[in-house]
Amino acid sequence: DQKIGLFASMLGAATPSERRYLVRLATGQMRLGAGDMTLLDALAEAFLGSKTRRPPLEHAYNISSDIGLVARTLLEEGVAGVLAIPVTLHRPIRPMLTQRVSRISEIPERIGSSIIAVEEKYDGERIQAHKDGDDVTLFSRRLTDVTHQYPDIVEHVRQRVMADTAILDGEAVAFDRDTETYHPFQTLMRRRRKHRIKEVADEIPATYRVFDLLYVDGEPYLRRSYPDRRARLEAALSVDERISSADRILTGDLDGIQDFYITCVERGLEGIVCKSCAEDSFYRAGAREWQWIKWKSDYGTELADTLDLVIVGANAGRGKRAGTYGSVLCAAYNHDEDIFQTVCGMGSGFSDADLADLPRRLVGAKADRQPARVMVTPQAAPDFWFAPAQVVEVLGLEITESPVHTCNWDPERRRGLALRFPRFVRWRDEKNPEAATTTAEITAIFRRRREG
DNA sequence: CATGTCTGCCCC
DNA sequence: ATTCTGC
DNA sequence: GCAGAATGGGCAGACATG
Repeated sequence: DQKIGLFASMLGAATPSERRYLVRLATGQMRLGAGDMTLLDALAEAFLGSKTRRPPLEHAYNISSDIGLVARTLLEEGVAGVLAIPVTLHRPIRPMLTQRVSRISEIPERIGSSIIAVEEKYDGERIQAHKDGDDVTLFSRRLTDVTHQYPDIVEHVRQRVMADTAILDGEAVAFDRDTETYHPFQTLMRRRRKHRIKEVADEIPATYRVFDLLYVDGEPYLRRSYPDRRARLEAALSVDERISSADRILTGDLDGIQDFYITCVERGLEGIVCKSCAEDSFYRAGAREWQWIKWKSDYGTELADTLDLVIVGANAGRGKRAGTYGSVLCAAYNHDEDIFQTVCGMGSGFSDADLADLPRRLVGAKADRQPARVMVTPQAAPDFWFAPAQVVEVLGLEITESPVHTCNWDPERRRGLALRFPRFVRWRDEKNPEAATTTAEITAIFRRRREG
């Protein structure tokens, strides 16, 4: 009510045009895209005459993650001052990101190194740890301070990193000692909370799998080769069950990559990350380049589980999708009960032409209310309903348990199954809705992966 | 007070 | 996260 | 190829409802 009152008085005092922006601000509909890189361009343009002079600013930003610092330093000390901005403890470095390929055989072609390191890829949370004596700070992938979230990792870094100062890059995962398997990502996310952090940390201990070293004993390591950084990392880590370097192999060819990938998948991991071992395999803060290439099972469509799902609803598009649908609600066929149960929404993978065509394609199936044979939880209820008619091929990474989607719904646990990272592949116009993937098939896929 | 639903976002 | 598009 | 903007699942916690 306080919010409402305040907002009402603001709206009352505003001009019509201001009102529009106030509403957009409040509802998160602001569509002015100015990312960090655009701001750096603007800084270069304003103070150095041209945006071609962005690189030194960008470098300082990549190692400081503080665009305000870069701007202030540029104003007060010029480019020389910006160039002198050092890697600093408790100031996060923008994480190096991975490239992707659509065929695994592209990896050796693109990586530019005869020796390739292949690391396990974990389905957890990216964590950058800064150790400054006993003072440890943890940063998430988007560089927010998550130190309080992982008291266990803080303790491990404090005790088992054998260097006075260090910056580590790695992944927090939930590893189950008893079953020797990793918990799903969802389990780790239960630790993303405000209350009862300690209790849940005991219940779901985090393991820190470290794969890089960016700074040690007062020295930045960004411009050392990956093999050197890795060797120094291993020397600095006093490994135990809750902190260790990422498992990996070194190989020279595609077969080696494929073999290791298969063993990773068999062990329930998400995939692999291949890393160049070349002389110039530096840590490229903030960059997504070909020194690091990831491979997951859904990248090559042949290996992936593709589902044929029925469209039962759609949501209104926003922003550049205003005027068409932004996503569609997809369901599987429950043969036993002769109903359709939802598995995912889907708004990715459509070209602009596909999107523009969506209303025409769906108009014939439009329904006033939720069709009788469609089962949806309130949280998944769409803006528009459709009678089951259109069948679409959907690609996703994996099946997860879901409180939102009704596929194979368990009324006791109030949970169904959902598809993670769904995207549009193509229409299956030749299929009837009853020929869609069944909820039983999806359940079988889920069990096969969960139980090995 | 218990339960249902919605929102924000340290995540992927 | 994935994907598409304008530059 | 980059940068931006669409979109997904899902969690805890806030808020609404009865």
